[in-house]
Amino acid sequence: MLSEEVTIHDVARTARVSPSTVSNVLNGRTERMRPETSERVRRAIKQLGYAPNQAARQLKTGFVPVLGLIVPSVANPFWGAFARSVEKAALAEGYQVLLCNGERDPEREQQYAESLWSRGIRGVIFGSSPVSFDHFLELSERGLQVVAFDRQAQTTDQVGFDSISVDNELGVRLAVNYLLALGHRRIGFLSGPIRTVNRLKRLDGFRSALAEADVPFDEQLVWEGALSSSFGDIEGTDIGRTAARDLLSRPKRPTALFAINDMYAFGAYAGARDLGLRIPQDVSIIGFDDIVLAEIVDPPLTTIRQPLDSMMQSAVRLLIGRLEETRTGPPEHMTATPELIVRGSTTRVSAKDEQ
Amino acid sequence: MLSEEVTIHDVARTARVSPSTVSNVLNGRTERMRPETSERVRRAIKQLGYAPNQAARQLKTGFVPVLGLIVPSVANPFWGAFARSVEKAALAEGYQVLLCNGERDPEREQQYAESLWSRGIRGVIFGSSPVSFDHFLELSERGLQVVAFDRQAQTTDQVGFDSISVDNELGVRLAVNYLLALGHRRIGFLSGPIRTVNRLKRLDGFRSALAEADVPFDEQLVWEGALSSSFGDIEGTDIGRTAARDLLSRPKRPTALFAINDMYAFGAYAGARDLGLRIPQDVSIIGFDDIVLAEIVDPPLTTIRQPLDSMMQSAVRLLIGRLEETRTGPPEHMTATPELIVRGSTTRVSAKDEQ
DNA sequence: TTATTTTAGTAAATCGTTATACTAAATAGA
DNA sequence: TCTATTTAGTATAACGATTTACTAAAATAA
Repeated sequence: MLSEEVTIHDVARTARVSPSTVSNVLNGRTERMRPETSERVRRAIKQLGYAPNQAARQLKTGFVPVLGLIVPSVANPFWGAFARSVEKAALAEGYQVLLCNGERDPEREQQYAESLWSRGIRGVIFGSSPVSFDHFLELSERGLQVVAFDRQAQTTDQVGFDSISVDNELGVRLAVNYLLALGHRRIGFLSGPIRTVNRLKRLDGFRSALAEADVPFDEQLVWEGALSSSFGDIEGTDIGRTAARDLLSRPKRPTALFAINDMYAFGAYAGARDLGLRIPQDVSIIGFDDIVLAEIVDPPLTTIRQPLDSMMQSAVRLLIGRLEETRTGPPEHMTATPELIVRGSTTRVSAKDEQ
Repeated sequence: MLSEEVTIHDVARTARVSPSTVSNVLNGRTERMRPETSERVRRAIKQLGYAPNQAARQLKTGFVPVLGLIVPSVANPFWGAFARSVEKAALAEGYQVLLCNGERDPEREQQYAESLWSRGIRGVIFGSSPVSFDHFLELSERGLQVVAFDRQAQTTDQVGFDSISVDNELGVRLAVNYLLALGHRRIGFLSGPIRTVNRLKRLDGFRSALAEADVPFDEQLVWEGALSSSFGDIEGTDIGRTAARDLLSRPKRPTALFAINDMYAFGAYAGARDLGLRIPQDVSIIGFDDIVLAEIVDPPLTTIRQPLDSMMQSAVRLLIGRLEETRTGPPEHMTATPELIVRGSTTRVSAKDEQ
């Protein structure tokens, strides 16, 4: 069954040239030979079904056209779509993607990063936004390039890396302004633990949008989630459900909820329903991300869209620029513009709820 | 920035031994040396932060602990969860996973397979179930091992491969029997084009369950989807929506819909709502797969669960068995048992609808 | 005609690891 | 004491590609 592997020598023999010539054809140096020679080589390649051994090539050149991708888990629809965007962008640049589900576990992430490194992979897109990047310090010093998603570098970071995120503050302001325009005054902020820069920014946006409209900020309405924080595959929906149940059973319940991502928003749907509340008549809910399912759920979710495809295109190009050293200099942060997508989960505050 | 790579020679020099000895330590042949020697080597490895160059190792041994995974797109939540299961199982066996989003495009799939092959990857889990596997014929003859999901080998196949699937017929019978027990008699079968074995089996299950209950089978109620079949990332929801709208606007509309997967079922939710129908009061909907979101949507989806984690564990073990040649012999087909998960999207047929 | 340049290639070293076959030193056996 | 065996390693040749430096033959120039 296992026929022997076809090597460059076999091709050379068939085409009656030296392996060097085959290699030259393979690498586009055909100006060094007569057209008929390169044609002969190409025919031999096709005839034998030859494909270069990438390990050998990599060993010699030190280069692998593969990027690492570390996300919490592709079982989460957001990260699935994210991974797809990254792969699409990488492929367009001639790179493949090695997927790692880091589960937000720094140790796992580090093991993955080391494994990537020893595979010769020198660039990784980092999906989640951990508090610290210190577990990448050593590899980073060795030359690992990372582009972080939704985590701007901070002054306390020991590791320098590029990053990209949507304008989080703006995104939340878009959401809150819209809710305010619908007459909502008591708006819940539904989040997991706010320990990351992006979440902090979102909370900032929340506060400033309220402040500008002279609506008092009620700290009680900021739900920061369980500190236990076991992030599973369904990351979000549980938290969202619990949070919504909690916030919406307060004596003076909020008339609208801003959920920090769509999965939380779906959870909030379930939480609201648990209490017999209708969406959007009894409570408006707005999400963040605009995952595919936002359009499908009932009611379709009003949310803030992150333009993932274009963001990942930028991220991948930035990363490849670093790898190929066409881009140098200090870490950069790129910002994309979020967009409000109005669907059916939000409506004017009802008369009786109006204060 | 780019410090030179640490090689086995650096470790050898630091530990004052030969590279062979370092290699021996690396590969567990420590019985060939004094404990203090291996200890010295281990210290040097740690001190220098050495990790073996996998390309070199692979070139020498011909072995890579990586499996290929080809799915339509991880942006689809089902395939995201699927990929996660595969990765979990592979990791447990010491393998990593290289992810390929084939988009159900045979050409893309083939390119991916060739790329995997030239990376030295000799085993792939194949997620979707195309009509033909012939585009893998050449690689298969060379020794590529594939385990197909949800696609039993057929007599017309030129390529032999192992496969695993849930008992599709049983799954649908579970669903239909449950609907029958709730009094439904006009049940829609909502599917994309039925060109694959698994879908055929599901239709068989549908028919036989009806037959056993002496309920006439109405071909009009089998919706086979658009033949255009452009499978996008959201694969399913559109089709489900269109299908449900179509089936439910018939003069004598079905009182229940069986959707061939959960994404279609979600689409059907939307389609039913488009017509102002309530789920489950006006129409019961039942899905297949039990993806995470099935629990979250409103109403929570009654569905047939595929035990993905355990199935992928079997698939991965089977594949590795082939690769390591501990398992030989003709292609095998493994079958897992589906389970009915009752949630809120199904209810007794209403009095007025009862025939 | 002879010298020079161009054309069309090729030989050989190398990338970092592994594994086979070897060996020097230490120990055991007679 | 001398040989046989064990211990504790090591030298070296691959693995399959790439690439630099080389060369023979042909074409051009003087």
